[in-house]
Amino acid sequence: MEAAHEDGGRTARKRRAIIDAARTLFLQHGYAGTSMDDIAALAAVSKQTVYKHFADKQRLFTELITFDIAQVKGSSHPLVTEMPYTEDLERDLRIYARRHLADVMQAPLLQMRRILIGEADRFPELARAWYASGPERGFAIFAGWFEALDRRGLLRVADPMLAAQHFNWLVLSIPLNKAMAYPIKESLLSERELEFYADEAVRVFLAAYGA
Amino acid sequence: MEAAHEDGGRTARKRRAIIDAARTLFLQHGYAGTSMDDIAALAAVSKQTVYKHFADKQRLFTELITFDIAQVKGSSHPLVTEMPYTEDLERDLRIYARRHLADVMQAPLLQMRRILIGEADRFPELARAWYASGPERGFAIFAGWFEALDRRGLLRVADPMLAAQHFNWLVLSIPLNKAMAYPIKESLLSERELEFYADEAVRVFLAAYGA
Amino acid sequence: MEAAHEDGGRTARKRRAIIDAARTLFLQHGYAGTSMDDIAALAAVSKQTVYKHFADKQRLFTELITFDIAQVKGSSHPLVTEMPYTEDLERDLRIYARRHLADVMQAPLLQMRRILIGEADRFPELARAWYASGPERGFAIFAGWFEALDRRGLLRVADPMLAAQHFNWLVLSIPLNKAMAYPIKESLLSERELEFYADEAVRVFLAAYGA
Amino acid sequence: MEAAHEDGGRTARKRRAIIDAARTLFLQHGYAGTSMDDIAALAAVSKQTVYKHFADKQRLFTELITFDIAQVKGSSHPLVTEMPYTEDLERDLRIYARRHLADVMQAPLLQMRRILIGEADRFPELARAWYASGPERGFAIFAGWFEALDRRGLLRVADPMLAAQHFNWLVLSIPLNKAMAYPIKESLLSERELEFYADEAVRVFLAAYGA
DNA sequence: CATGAATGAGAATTCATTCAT
DNA sequence: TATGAATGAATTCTCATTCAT
Repeated sequence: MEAAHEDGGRTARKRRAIIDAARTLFLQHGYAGTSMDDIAALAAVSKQTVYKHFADKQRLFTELITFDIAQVKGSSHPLVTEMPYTEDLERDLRIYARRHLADVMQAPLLQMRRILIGEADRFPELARAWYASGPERGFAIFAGWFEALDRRGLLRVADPMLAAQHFNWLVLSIPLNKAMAYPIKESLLSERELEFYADEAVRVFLAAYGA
Repeated sequence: MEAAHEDGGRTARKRRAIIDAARTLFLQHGYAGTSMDDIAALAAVSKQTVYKHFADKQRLFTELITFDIAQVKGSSHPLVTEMPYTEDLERDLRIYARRHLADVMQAPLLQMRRILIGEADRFPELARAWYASGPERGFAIFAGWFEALDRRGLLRVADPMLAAQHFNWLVLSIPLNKAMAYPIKESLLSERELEFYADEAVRVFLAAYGA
Repeated sequence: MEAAHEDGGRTARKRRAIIDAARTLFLQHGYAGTSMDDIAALAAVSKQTVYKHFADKQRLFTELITFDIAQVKGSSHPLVTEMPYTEDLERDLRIYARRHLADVMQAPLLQMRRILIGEADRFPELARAWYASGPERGFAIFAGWFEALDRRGLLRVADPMLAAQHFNWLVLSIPLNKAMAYPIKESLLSERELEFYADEAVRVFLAAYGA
Repeated sequence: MEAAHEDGGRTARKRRAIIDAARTLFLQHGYAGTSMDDIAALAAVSKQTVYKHFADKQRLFTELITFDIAQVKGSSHPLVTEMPYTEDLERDLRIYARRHLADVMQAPLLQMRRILIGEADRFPELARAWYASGPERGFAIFAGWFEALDRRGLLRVADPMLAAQHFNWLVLSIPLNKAMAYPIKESLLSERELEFYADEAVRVFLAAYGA
């Protein structure tokens, strides 16, 4: 009934500060490498306040990741916006491939991917949820496209989900897998590299699935 | 002067026991989740002995991973053994693709991949070394093949390293990326799945790079 | 000047709510096992309000117990109501013995006894006050009876306080001491057990003190 | 195979020191009021050592109490030694009653009784075990006597267990129950009081159960 | 040399109590 | 006046590492 319960209330603001601090530290130092003290300090709140909002460290981590996943889901995924009603399929696929690669290769997402892979044994639900909300969601979108394009005779796609995954990983795998093993800073792509990997992926994809 | 310096000496045997215990625990519970006490206990040696062989925990981890990497390097990589002097390229590539996928999708390797990705920020050299000894080594081997096959007119490969990576990730990406986000047990492939992913990868690859 | 000073005022009502919550929790989880947060939450008031009414935790505990003791004292003790003007002494003593045993063996009283015994070192005044208001008060009442009955020739009681205590503990000891060591639920008496212990106590008592 | 494994070894000595320190502090300040730090300090060992011997605080408490109970059980209970082959039953019962009362009214046992009653909700097994090893064991011994004495015609005891409990509590209840509510120091009995309560108990008992 | 013990610190979590809004 | 936040310390437990026997 009070401002405190609205989105911008004091309470909500503190909660937000905690989440932001937690994200920063977890992504930077990992789950085990981050202490609740550090989080409270960075959020500029007392430890008590952290514990009033999040029952324990695991829950804080879980809620943080879940929150971020929900953000992504809530936002209209860039890829969803338009389906390629295309006259030049190759050009259009290149555009989407580049955009997709750029989306995925952002530093925070790379760090999140790392931490979730690293903690997948301890937080299996989280890793699963992330995979469902990220990669698998992309597959489904791609599969929808390719099915439509197949109906329009622009592609020959017998198994849309398979084609979707081939497309996805052709675009992402080379830089993404390297990024998993190298410091983030060395992994960010130049415009040139980005275009290169995207375009080559499209080339291979169309060779296999082009009409 | 002593048996201790030989391969099977008491000292070497203990060192081996420690490494084995450490591997088991690190892979299972992660770096932070494994204590030196646990390792000593599982190796059935005193903590003192652990510290005599490995100056500290980081070094133990590093040496363990380095050792395992060296093992892999030392062993003739399965893929290296023969170069496909082939009359039926597709059949041969399928064979290699299946073998490669089976090699990579072993539980211990998946766990190692996870832990190295998770700790890449804390152990950048290790992650790098692993990537060089694993994936990049595979790329180089594939690239060598494809270059040769191109010279023999069996493939058309302008950029062998690119083709090698495309091939590699076409084969591995779908199950491997899923395995990173799911419990290991749910990630092991049946014979059928393995063949499916390998064969489909070869199909796409040949569509793009076949002569 | 305000309703707050009356018995049913808002303030008094809150005070009552706090006391009730505190009793529930202290009896259930002990003194150390109960937090001021829990009490405030169960009473549905803010912690500030708790601290306005009770300076600190010790005082809250003390006042609660004191309050409950006063309640008991204020109420006409069941035993006081009538003095056995008796024609059948054994029958009358049985009645009182049964009533007494039933009074004492109520779950909340057993829990209170436990907690006061457990905290007797930390709250000696409380334990003393409870003992004075409960057991010792009973002794005095019994002693009064027995003295009168002795004067009437119905009993032979040289030391009324001693006889009173013998009577009291003959009635209570067996089930009460067991209840102190067993979960409350297993300690509640059936009608049959209650009558048995009461009647046997009366039998022994009369054998020793009967005229 | 080493002295360390014998009773007087270093390890055993430390374990003993920890138990002794724990007993002292638990009995004095209660379970919640005693910290593991305090115990380690009083035992003059490191906290580590405490935790290596006892997995956690609960277990330390449990093992301590269990150990003490076992001590009592192991020792030939004073009462067991001789069965009263008596020519003067009253005199003999007085002797045993006095001895029993003196046994029970020792300061450490009173404190232990208190703490076990106070923690009975949190450690039900312990309270039960203590009750079985202490009071109930006494009942059984007394019951055995009385049964034999009944057979010899020296008592008339229809229900030996009931008589045993009547005897037990007639002897103990008055000072023991008071001791539960008062500081230990005020509860220790003078020789005179001890004899008084014991003798009066025997008097009542014999009035009810004498042949 | 190898075992138990010690060190010294740090982490998670909880609590009683007080401040500020 | 009442609520959330803050304080500041305590507690349980763990760990990596080193000493002493």
